[in-house]
Amino acid sequence: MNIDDLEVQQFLTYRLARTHMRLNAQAIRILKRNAGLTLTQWRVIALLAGTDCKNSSDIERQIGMDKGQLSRTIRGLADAGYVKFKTDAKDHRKSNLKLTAKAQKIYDQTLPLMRNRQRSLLAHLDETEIKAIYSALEKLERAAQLSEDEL
Amino acid sequence: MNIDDLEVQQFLTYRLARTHMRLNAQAIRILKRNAGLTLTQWRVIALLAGTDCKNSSDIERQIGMDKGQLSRTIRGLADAGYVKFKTDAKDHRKSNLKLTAKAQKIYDQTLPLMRNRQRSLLAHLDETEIKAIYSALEKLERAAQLSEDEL
DNA sequence: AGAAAAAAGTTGACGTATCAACTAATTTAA
DNA sequence: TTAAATTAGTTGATACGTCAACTTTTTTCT
Repeated sequence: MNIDDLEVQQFLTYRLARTHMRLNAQAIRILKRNAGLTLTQWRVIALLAGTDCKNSSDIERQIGMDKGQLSRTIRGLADAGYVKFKTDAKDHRKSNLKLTAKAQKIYDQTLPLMRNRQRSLLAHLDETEIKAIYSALEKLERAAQLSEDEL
Repeated sequence: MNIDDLEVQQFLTYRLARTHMRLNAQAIRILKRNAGLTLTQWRVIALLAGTDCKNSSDIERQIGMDKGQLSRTIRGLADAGYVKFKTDAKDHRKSNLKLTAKAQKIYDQTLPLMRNRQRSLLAHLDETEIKAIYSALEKLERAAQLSEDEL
């Protein structure tokens, strides 16, 4: 592939941005319709339900989301009755988050939906493509951390 | 790959979102430092300079960007002296956009930078991965247009 | 020709992302 | 043990993305 002849719209980063945008919109549609949740809300719930993330910082580390936005998302979830928080007994800076039954229920309902979506999306790709895209994304993510000079 | 055992953070859409976020941040850093432009501004300039896009709708079609946001981005570019617009003689709804010398200069300076970045990023991937990721992104983009029921 | 539909572009509203400043609690280390 | 650094989380400012309503001009259709 010769980069010098590549049009800007064919830059990998650009194609990736575009695909991401479309996939995101799709996920948002599905969640809105089936759960009345935003994508960020769902992701936070999914992490609390499906991993050992217990508080804001765990989630931040896990998904690299901005902690300001996270704070607001969590407050929103709390206001909507999806999570409760209780200050950690040992470390008073932390507050341990707990999903309510309502959240657990909606998570149990939507997780299969989201898994099916993953399955359907991957069904469009062959084995090589799946392997390649996962490994490519990982490498790109690492390269994205480099500064301009290191690139 | 068995989706049922996959953790949410390993969903392809999720990995893609994360990689996109990081790459985006990197591009923003580079453009801010070297050109004082935002990524959207640069993309619009790049399309006007490097393709036959002449007006807002051409750009919209080319990159699938929201026309509201596009309108504001273009106004911003005009205010900053990067584009001039002149109502189309034949179709008075359209306004033909023209880059100023200032914009052309900054584009000529930054395009090599951006190309180099693409080159460096792709250098982390092997031939198979590059082919696979391009074709995978294309397929995913098409699949993203499907509704939940069609998936 | 004239009504209806479509296209170009603008604007407003609203939610989300990003960055930085800030408070309070906890760790580190002199 | 106490000052300095770090960590958890909140808040505010600002930019960006998304959606919908709206105006003006052009195209389509009968």
